[in-house]
Amino acid sequence: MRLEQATIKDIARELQVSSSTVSRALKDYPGISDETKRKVKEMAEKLNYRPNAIALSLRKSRSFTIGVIIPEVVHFFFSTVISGIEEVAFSRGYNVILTQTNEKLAREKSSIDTMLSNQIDGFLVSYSKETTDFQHFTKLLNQGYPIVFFDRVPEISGAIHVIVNDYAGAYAATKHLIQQGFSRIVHLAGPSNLKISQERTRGYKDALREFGIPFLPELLVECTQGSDEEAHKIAAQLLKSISPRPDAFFANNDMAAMGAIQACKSAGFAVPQDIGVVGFSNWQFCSIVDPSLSSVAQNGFRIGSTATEILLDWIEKKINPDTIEPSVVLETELLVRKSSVRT
Amino acid sequence: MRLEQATIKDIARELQVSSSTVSRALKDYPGISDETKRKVKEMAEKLNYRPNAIALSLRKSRSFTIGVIIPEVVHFFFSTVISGIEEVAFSRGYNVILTQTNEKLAREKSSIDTMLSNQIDGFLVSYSKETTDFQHFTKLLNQGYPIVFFDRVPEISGAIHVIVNDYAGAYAATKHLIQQGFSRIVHLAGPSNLKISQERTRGYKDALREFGIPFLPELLVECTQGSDEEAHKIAAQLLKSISPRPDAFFANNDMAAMGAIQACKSAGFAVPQDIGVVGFSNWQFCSIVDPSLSSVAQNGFRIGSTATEILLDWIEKKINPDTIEPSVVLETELLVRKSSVRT
DNA sequence: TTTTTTTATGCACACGATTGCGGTAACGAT
DNA sequence: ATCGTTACCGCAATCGTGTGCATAAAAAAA
Repeated sequence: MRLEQATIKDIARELQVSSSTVSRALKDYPGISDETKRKVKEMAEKLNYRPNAIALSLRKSRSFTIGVIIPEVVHFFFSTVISGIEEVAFSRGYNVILTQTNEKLAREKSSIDTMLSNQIDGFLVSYSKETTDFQHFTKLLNQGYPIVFFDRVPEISGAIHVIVNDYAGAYAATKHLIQQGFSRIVHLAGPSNLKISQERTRGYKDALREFGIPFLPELLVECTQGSDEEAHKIAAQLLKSISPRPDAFFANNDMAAMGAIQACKSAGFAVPQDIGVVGFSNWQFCSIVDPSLSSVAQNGFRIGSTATEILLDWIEKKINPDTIEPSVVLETELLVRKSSVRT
Repeated sequence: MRLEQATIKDIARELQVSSSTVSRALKDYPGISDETKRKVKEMAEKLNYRPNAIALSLRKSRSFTIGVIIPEVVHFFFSTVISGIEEVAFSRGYNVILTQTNEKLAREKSSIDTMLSNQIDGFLVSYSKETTDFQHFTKLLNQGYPIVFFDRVPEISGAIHVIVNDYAGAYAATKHLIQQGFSRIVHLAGPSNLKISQERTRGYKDALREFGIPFLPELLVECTQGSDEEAHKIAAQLLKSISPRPDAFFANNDMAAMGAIQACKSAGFAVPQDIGVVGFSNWQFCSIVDPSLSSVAQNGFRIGSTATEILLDWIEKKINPDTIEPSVVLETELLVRKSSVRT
């Protein structure tokens, strides 16, 4: 049987005072004698008193807990974001409750529901691929519920976003490939309904235009899954069907980039001598694969931490969501490694 | 301003009945007329009533929330475990609150404290590297608090463990290397205070003995960090200082294995022709690197899901921790890829 | 000594939901 | 007319904490 936790009442009974006195003594309220404060604190120590956060939440209608809703945990990028979230939340005294939607809208909604009934103070959300209607978010926002979106952000008013500069990252990557002498650059794009994919594609196109390289529609392929197998297949196909053959790949994510590299090797091409490759996200393995993979780094930890800072400031009313800049854009950084540098 | 959530009292007021009646009607208690039940439910729907989980927790001293304490989120293995945990918890109606200790004992303790004050129903723990004293866990266990340990498990009574068969995995990996003709096999071991590291080392030694290969202490090196840089350095050092040179590496984790491979390449050796390498964990990148990395797979998702099932059964008193087998051992699987197969 | 001020503490209620116990009305049976 | 039964429902306490208000005791001022 579980040992009962000591409560304020227990302390009060032991000391023959009222529970209000104990409550005030513990919080160093004025109007309580130093003598009583001392005794109360001693007894609290002795009974190993721990305030009941649940009772507090009920009283204050605040839970000091924030809800995180993401598509999936097993994903390098998201796990770094979580890490950043957890770090800031912990240091500011908040709990983090986590749900993954597995890209399902239904689960997204149901998670929100249970979190709401748990009196969550605010949400950090990266929505699922299935989500195209944002009513369940706008309703909450209109009620004044704090929600900060990151990475995948909806175009609705009242929301605050934390994103990375996908456009600039893609632009830099493409420009880099061009400057390395590659000109028939394939873009393995992400799902076109996500804004991040659109932005990356835009950066790719703009870089081409800037350097006077014609944009060829057949070199822009959408990888809906983003897996290495999918990219492998697509890249292999492109390499043999298009003539003259592509000489570089700029992938929407690192997994896809790795698939493309494999396809190149199987087809007998050397990376980076024959074909240059750049990925996106800068996953852990980028530096340890051979050839090491050039990639656009998006600092997941910083995305998580700044999103959380903003959310908590909002919750604690240190900022007013209506007056601050609704989008925080973090810079990306192109990390040039071997896969894209001609020797 | 946040719109107030409708409460039972609101429904009661609207319908001119008592809140007890509303409560009972919503839960289909006997002794409430069908007529009232209907009206109450309609009104609940209309007011968009959502039960206040916090109030419920306070009343029942149960929160339907479990706490997860892990060393770090940004780790392929742990993220898969989290995924398994979250999946089961969600399907059984529990919330998951997450903390990472960053391998710090102090943080482990403080996390436990805040979770306790949040009336957590039970814990899932993989403790930090700093943790050598388990008082903070035994105290809770003695109070009847449910804790299920996974991956890193302490040797204390009353605890339930979910682990993988590290010994068998390490044995299989070593045996495989031997059968491929490698005989001077280095083991890049993990921190020796963790049982998992000890088990893996034991499997390594036993396999050597089994096949009549003498165990050489200089081929057993502890990698405390487990990073690729560390392993790189150590492997490079070994390759030039030991004669005859090592011809294989069995690493405690995949990162270290990759570090070893890099060291081999830099030193002018080919993997797997000159030197064979096997890792542990089967991280995502194993199949996409070149050469693809042989590794011992430990199914993180299953570890997470079974640990959670057990914990919830314990919480709901479907099982008695004193009578069931205290250790659940999941099997590992050696995935042979190119890095260890001589051609 | 009386009045005022200060100091220290307790009472009672609130937060939202649950539940044991008791009450009331209606109805039938005696 | 009285009693018993049944069907419905409300009162009030409870979980642990915080807080406005009242109050008692002590100290200070008059």
